[in-house]
Amino acid sequence: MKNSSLKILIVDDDLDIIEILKYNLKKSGYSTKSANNGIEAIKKAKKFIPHIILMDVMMPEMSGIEACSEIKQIDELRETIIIFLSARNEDYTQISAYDAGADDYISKPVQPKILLKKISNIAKKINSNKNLPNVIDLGSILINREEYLVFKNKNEIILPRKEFELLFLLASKPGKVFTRDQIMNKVWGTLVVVGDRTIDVHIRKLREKIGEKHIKTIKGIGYKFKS
Amino acid sequence: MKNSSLKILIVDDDLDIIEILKYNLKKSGYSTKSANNGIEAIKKAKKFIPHIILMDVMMPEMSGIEACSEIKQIDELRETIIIFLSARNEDYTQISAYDAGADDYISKPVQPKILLKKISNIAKKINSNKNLPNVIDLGSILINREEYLVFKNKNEIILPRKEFELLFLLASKPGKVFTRDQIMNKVWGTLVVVGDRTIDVHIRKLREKIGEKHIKTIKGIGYKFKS
DNA sequence: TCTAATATTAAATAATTGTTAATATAAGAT
DNA sequence: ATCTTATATTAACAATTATTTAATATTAGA
Repeated sequence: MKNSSLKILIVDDDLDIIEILKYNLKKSGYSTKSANNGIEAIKKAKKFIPHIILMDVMMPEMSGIEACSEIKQIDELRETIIIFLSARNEDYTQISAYDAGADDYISKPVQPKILLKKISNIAKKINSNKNLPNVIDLGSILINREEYLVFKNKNEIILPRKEFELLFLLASKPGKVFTRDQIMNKVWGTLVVVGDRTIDVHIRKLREKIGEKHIKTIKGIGYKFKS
Repeated sequence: MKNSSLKILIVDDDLDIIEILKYNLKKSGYSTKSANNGIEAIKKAKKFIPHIILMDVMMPEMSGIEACSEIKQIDELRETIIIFLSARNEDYTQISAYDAGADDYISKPVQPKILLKKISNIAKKINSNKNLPNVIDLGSILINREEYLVFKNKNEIILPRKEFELLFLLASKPGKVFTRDQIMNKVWGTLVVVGDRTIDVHIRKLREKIGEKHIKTIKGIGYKFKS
């Protein structure tokens, strides 16, 4: 999901504030719509189905808090993040906002940088919900960290822990040369001290199992993986 | 989940603040632990596996922001909500907190009512996330959490609690390897301390009852379920 | 060609898991 | 509450598997 597909509804009766927010959000690539009071907010939210609503509290017709309550009842909008932006800073107002289902409450004046950072974090979370599985797919070799499995041309190979970690490290950046020190630190950690030949032996076992050609020795430096 | 099982780690170098927060949180029924700096925070978080961490920014030894970065790298703590409580209010501090993975940033002085409201909202969300299905159907194995029953090819098997929980966990993601730590945390919880062979024995009993082939050992890592 | 680095193998050591039986604990029935 | 039975945990040891070492061979590059 690109930024531009993150939809944000801005709700405020002060048109200047809408303009400022819109400017900043568009500059960051978000797609925006706006409304001027609670009733309009509900109507537009139903159509727009925004990911985030930035809303003032005090507005004519219907307050932001009432609108928030209603919006959170609507099935398609239950997941929508509602952030209040308000000059009213008394704790009871904030609490009733949270009671109405608000996700955050920011006091005006809003610091745009912080608002944008919060929004980008929300964007990240929304995107990461499409969580990528922990797999490395290099054509003939497929490594699945979650299931701790390696497939070589569809054949399942079971590797002992160290061998697996070593392969996973090398295969995480095919072509990149990993020095012996790097391998030592990543696979064995900085605490254990083991001899120099240990890496070699594990490389040998790996080569036996996944094929000689995949791991290349760079003499004097280290090893690299070639798919 | 009762409030009392929502675990909160408080991190601050000011012991008075820890006391005040602890008092308020305990009164609301949460279970708390505390740490006085970032390093301690990481150590305690690993053991306690809190749902929420309330953390100061400026602390000796290691700042809250550094600690936050590290904590968010740890598998079991990735989902933990980290809320900063800080007197430092400059935008760049807030932004680096959010960059480090913070979920919220509250300026001191903290208004306890608002903090408690935020926490209760998080608690609500965590509880509602437990919408895992109550029935897992893997063909030959069918697990019904509601009735606490397991069927193996239509034959009813009655499992004791721990065995059931263990099977339910493994079967909730067939193929995924669960580490011993994960199993410990999910089935036994973070509070009890039981011996090293306890998991093995339960695995043995499960294998006896549902068949050897369904649970596979990944030596050095953990176990996984295969339907 | 010479040398240092890496490869190879087997054997030793270490680490992890499996198993059984004994004991403790908890839950349910009386 | 007490007793009874089912469940959970521990402990001791066995079995398995992984890792490292050590001895020696081979190789690549100066």
